[in-house]
Amino acid sequence: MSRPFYVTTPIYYVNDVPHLGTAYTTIVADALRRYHGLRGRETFMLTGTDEHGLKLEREAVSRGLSPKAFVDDMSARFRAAWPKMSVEADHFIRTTDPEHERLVQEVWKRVEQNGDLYLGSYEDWYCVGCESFKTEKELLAGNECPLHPGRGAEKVREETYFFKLASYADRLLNYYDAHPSFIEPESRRNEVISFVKGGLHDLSVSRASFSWGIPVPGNDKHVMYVWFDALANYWTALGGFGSDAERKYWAPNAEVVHLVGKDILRFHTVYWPAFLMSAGMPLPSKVFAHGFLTIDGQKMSKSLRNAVDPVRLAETPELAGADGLRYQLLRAVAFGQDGDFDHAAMVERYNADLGKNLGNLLSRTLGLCSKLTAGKAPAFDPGALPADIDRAFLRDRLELAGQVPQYWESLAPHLALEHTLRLASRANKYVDEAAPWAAAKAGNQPAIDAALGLLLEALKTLSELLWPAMPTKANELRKQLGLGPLSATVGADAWTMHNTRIDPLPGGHALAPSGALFPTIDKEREAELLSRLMPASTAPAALAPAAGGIPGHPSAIADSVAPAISYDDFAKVELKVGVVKTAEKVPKKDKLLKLTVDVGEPEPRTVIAGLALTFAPDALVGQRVIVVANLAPRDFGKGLVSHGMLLATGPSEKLVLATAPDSAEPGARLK
RNA sequence: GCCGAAGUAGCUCAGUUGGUUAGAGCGGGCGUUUCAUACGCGCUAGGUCGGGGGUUCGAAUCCCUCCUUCGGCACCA
Repeated sequence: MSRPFYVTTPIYYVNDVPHLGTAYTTIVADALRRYHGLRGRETFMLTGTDEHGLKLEREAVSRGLSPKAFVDDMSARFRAAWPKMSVEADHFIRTTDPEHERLVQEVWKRVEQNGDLYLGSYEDWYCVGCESFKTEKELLAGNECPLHPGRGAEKVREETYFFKLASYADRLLNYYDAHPSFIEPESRRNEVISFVKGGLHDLSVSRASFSWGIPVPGNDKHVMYVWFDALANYWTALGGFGSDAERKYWAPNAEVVHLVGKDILRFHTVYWPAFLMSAGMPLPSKVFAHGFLTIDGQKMSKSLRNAVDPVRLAETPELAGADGLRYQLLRAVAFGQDGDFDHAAMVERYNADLGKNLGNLLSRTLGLCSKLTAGKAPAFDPGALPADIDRAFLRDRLELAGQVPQYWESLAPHLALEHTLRLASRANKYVDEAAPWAAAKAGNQPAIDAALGLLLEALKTLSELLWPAMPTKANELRKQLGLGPLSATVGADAWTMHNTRIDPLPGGHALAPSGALFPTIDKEREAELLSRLMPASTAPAALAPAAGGIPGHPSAIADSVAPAISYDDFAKVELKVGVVKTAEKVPKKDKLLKLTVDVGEPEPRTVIAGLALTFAPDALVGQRVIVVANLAPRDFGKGLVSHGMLLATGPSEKLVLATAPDSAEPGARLK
């Protein structure tokens, strides 16, 4: 009996909406589910939404909603989006599901019983955007998180439960070593190994300062750190200890594959396995990190993300709707690497692969049948083909179809589809070689029957090979062949014989041609389509501030509210106007500049600032800047000591410096 | 700066036990067929295999070095 196959997507954080990136992961997961299902395996696909955390609590409050009402609305958008892309998950989990909350607590208790939790206190910076603590070294000047510029990280001191992650370093490394395919691609595996070898710290896994989360068992003041809650979804979704699904899919003989973006690899390959080890539960078989997509060559900024709506693409019938989107994503991007979603290339690929190659093969084959075999499948004997070209085609057909499974098995859908389309291409060549129309003039009926019989069989095979990627179109193809739709049947492998022998349509089988499967798109319609689908002018629009995001989704930045401080607290900070006198790059430090700044004192001060990614040293000389003058000196080693800090905002490579007007004298105090 | 990956035809890439004229798909160009969605088929790309040096009878493929790109880590008072 084959191994049960369980595939997951990340659960998506509901502060965002479904976009091309999340659609990509989810579509790949669905295609894998379909492939393995078609091979007769028991399959289970999971997706869902991540709905806890301080950020969501605040987002809800700022909109006058309860957290639950807010996440209900946002989660529904995800749930509604996937079926439009022909994604049929077996379960859609929400971290606010009562069952999930209950089962996470069970996992927590196991970890606790294993002695891996202890109560401590934590004082550090917390970035609401990341839902994680930051060391001071991770923050930009102004205590800004590099990933969420514009909103200060918050100083947090609170009681917290720690998970003894540090003690798991060796066990994790041993596990990676013993399971080389646990983390893929290999370069990601190396990254994780070097990260763990660098040493692990115990992990804060609870919060006591807000309440939108799962209560810690036995201590209601705490809610679980969002990652403990979120990662556990992969297991809780199956129904808990001893449930049928859990015994089938979270078992040593099951194949469990987590698809993740490379940005959350660490959580899935370090924290999650450590939690599971602690709880005495089996680990997943594989964590596969895919890359990020660019859109028409541009990084997927939030505004660009919102401009390219996967649901709209899936509802574009000219490009085969959901199937067209799926094909483009699965075929164009080497899974595991970064890829580009190029609208023009999508149309080109649609025309070339689907229209001219595959679709046309169907048209010409059915056309020949209606003319030469009365619209029915001919009877012929595959074991006694009349000509060399027929036997050569049969041999290639067996070989090509036989190559496809290995690529699906190894998580390489782009290669699986490449080889699938190669069969269509080979069949087109065979039509020309066999030239049934010429055989008809010569009155050679056996040649006609063999050729058309082989071609119909190839099309039938293609429908099966394509179904994981394009279920709707594959079934339409089958309908034209007079065949019923495919569906996965446990225990019945639809592909078993593809590489050894063929199973032709029976002689006399009625065909049902019904027009072009993939109508090609001519130049004018292509231009119209692209202007409709592509985000309005990438360049100028991108310069416009992305403030506000899409309607109804106020940007997180605008809603960030730090706790109030007293005037006395503020007065402790001495802000002064300074003039940059000199600036030079600090050798071997990418971000650091060594500045001397006149703050009205006899000697200019030395300030080390992380500005080098944005500013050339010369560009800063003469600038009137705002200096935090009474910050404790900081030693960078090698004689570099910083006596102050410059105020700035933005990500490291796009900083905006806080400056003062020329009328402000160096040394003037700001208040 | 440290660690890792990569730099091959216009584009996306394949190509490591070193060995004949360096490959595929797409796009482009030329030719051709007519069953077909003006679609197919055939031919065609003359690319310093990032630069330089070395080992070898012989290197895209091994060694050294440099450059560039992309990740991860460090650096941001």
